[in-house]
Amino acid sequence: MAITQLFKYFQKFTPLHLDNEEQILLESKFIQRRVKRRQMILQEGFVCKHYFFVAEGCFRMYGIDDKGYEHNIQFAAESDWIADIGSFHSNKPSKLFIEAIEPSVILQIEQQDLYFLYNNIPKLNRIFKVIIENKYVELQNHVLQTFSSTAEQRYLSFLEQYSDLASRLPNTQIASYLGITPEFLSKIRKDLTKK
Amino acid sequence: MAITQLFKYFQKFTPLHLDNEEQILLESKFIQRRVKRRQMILQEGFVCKHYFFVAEGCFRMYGIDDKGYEHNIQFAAESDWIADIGSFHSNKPSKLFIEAIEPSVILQIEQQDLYFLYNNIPKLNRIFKVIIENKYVELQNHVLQTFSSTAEQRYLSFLEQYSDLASRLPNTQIASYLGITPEFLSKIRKDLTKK
DNA sequence: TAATACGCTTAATATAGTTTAAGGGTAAAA
DNA sequence: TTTTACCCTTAAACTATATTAAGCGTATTA
Repeated sequence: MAITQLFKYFQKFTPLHLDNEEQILLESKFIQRRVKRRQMILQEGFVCKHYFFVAEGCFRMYGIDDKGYEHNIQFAAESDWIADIGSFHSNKPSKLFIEAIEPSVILQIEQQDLYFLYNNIPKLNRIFKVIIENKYVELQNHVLQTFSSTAEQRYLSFLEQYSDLASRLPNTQIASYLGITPEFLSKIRKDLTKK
Repeated sequence: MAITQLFKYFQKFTPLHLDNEEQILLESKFIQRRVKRRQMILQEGFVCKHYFFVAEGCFRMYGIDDKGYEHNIQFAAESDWIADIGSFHSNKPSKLFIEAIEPSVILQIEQQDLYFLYNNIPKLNRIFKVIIENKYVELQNHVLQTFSSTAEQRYLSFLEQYSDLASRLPNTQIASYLGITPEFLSKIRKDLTKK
């Protein structure tokens, strides 16, 4: 069951263990859902109504530029969270898409329910503070990488830092995350084999 | 006094008002500090020991690439927070610099003291969760901007979104934030006057 | 007040990465 | 099983942006 995976995930946040009563409350607010490959769980123009916990599979979050090109800004695999936090809290339409790259299972929670949990299980505030801090650090590192090195160096760091993801993702998706075209990534890979 | 500014800032987080006792506790943990223009409050290689609340003035956070070029990733002016969150929580050396762009006044708090406050004023967890959510959204928008448009469009959006900052910052700093050279920003500005 | 550093601009040359187009291989769908 | 869609590659032409270098004005600092 996906919900036990979520409990295990929260258990990592020692010393903030959830008691039985709290777990039951949690379970009542999360809904489990199966998502097909390529299925969208968020589309541009819609408000992001849920926080998603990935129990199985893999997702990407991306935006589309004026020319119609997609730009990945985040991946999320097992035991990771994904949502357009800005849209979720402001209730404004999102500019982003979230799409399953693999057949997946998620646990989703609605805004009102999450707020209810924040009020009734105060330690969740701390847990989610840490979750978002980690997301922030990840994003900041990505920004630093983008600025501070060539596409080849960025590709190599990606392989290192996300070796598990790298082997699951098509190169097209990696290129989009690195901010380059698939063609150029292909060239980089060719040049690397020569070295 | 800078501390009253911090209280006012926290008051915005209704319905999470701090009572008198909590304010006294808060005040005892924050240290006020005057910072000169160009002075660093964080340098690469050092652990980020503090969270900084900017009461007056303006800061930039930047990294340096292999070629020695600086890349701004964040500005913080009055009533904003700045810190290398990753280094602060992990106690690992930072890869970043934080420097005053103007003569400034800050309130700083140490890691242990902040953790003490998190434990003794639980609602602070929620307040800082929201603070970091906002930081995350800002950074994500920056990433989206970077990917999704030409340097000229990014410059125009920056002027719109941060009109107050834009008038205070030298163009060199804006260029560094936009991920372009000062020379190229100069060209963009020239081209824009022609239109 | 003089000296220096800083910020802005211009322009010529250089390059990392894009665009377009075409072909081949393999997995999904019919 | 056949067809279609997707993914990866190659290469030539192209473009947005970097690099280098030089000059000018105005804040800082000595």
